[in-house]
Amino acid sequence: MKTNYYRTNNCGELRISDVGKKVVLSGWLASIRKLGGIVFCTLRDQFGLTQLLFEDENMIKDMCKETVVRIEGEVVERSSKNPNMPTGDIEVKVAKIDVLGKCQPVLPFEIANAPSTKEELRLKYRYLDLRNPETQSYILYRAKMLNIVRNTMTDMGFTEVQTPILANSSPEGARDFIVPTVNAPGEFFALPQAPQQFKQLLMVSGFDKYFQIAPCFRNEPARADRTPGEFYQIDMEMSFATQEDVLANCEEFLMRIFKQLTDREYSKAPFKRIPYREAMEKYCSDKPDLRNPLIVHDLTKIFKDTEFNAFKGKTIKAVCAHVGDQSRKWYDEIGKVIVSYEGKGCAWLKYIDGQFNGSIAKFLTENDTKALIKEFDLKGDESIFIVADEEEMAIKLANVLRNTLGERLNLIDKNKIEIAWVVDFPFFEKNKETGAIDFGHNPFSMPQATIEELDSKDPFEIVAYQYDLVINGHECLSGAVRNHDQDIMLKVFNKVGYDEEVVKRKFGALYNAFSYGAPPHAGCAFGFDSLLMILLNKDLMREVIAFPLNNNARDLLMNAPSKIDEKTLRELGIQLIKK
RNA sequence: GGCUCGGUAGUUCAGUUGGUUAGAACGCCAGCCUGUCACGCUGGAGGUCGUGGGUUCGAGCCCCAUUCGAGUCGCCA
Repeated sequence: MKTNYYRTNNCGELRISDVGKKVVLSGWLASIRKLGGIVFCTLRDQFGLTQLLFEDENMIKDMCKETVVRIEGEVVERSSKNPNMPTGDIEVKVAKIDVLGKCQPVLPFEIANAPSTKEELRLKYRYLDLRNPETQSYILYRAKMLNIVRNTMTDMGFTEVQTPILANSSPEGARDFIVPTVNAPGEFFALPQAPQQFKQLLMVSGFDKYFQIAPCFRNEPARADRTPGEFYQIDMEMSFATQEDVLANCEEFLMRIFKQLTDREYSKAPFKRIPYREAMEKYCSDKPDLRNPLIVHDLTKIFKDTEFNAFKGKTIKAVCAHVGDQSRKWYDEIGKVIVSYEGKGCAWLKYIDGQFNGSIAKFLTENDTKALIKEFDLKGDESIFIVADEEEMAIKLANVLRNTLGERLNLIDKNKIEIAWVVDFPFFEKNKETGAIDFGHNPFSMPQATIEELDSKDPFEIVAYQYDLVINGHECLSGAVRNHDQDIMLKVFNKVGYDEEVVKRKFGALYNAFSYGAPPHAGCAFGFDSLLMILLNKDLMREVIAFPLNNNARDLLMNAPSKIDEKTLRELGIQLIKK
């Protein structure tokens, strides 16, 4: 640390070898312990805690906790050391103390208890919340990760390019944040949901490998694992690259950053690859938590001719698990979870001593019993949980069931980081209402089909060069080989009923650019905040963001969003509608 | 927009069937205390029970409305 007027050392670095030194420290008074005559304080800064010794109580007479002070003193060896503190062998005998920043005696909450304080209050006084070393450590870790990501990407030959924040509304996906401008009253910028079109244009420009730690904006509400408003992606794109190249680059990148960022156990590259269809079959999810060993079984065939009304004509999914001794109430609780996801309920069977007990045991025929034993390879002491519904709902409920059982039976090792690719997403999907062909996920990804096959094949069998990376059940990356071929692009848009005019109108710049020689290219984007959450083993994304918005997308500290005055509105040509 | 849970001292919470003066811990203030480290001990202050109505002899508790917060569904390729 560079010595200046305020300090010769920080609060985390003095050791027994420094005894005898005259030092100057500055920081916050974290605790004050008056023993009668002498006083012990701990002084805190970003780097740690150092104990101060005052031999005269009057020296800190009118100071309370969280006052910012500068002290001069001498490092001395403690007569009673504290092995729990890095600086616990020494203390600083204070000769002089100056107040640099006064503090009110009663804080909205105690700094030491910040993590257990109501979130509303923490966010309103986020600057106090962040004084807590634990809270602060997440932001420091974030800074470290930012740095490692930049260095690693650069080292791997990627060029960092900044793309516009004031951009154009994108016709697909989430709602945009709209930005008015005095330069064009009545017209609007939109904040980018992702730099998708810009990075593809960079490929057309001849940049070989691009990356950016890109701010992205989506005008959508929050979830525990999704902040409202803004978030960051590690966005990347490569020219002359196939899916294999992107996957290999991502694997190398992740291995390099994980090595530097965590000591926990994580999947090593190459990661398991799960085709989308297989993921939906085995886990009923395109982002399965692979720490959970449970597998979903389809029992629709087994119960094809059942007389049990709740199963008749339904898609039936089931999960089998060792439950151990649990009360009837425990089983009912699982049903309640299913109901909370708008399911009808959850049937259950317990197989013990060669026979089934449980909520639907009396409806089982002899054939059902045999088929179930075979399907699950039952040995005894297993429980089967069954949901039945229309196909889409049954799949959703089976996923809930798998997650709920995994959680409640403690089958998930929270310390592990399980990584897998989900690949081969369907290119088209059936529109729920009309049954017509619709784009599956991303209309700009390349179908795994030639232009001829696009006509000859069953469209719902065609998959895309599109891939997600799933870590512990979070979708942490999404990417694709892009469609850079105008003919194929027109063809796929034709399949869903759009002509060239629509393509030009919606994606004019990109479509036009592809007529001037576009290289084959592919890429992806990592969710930076999601990765960070996983590395820190946190469930709440707000924890890893310095100044997060709350659940309702409001900034409680700065009180944003807020009203603006008439004059500004007039300049922008905006008239507010009274609701 | 729907559903679930919640709002009681500065903070975290308890509060029985609706019944006397609404409690605890931490924090704060005062006093005592020369080796504490979440110091300890003694005493004290601190409350419009989110807000507005209602039921009742009587409401923190029951009912209605409203507001704020968290979670979740819809939504987010």
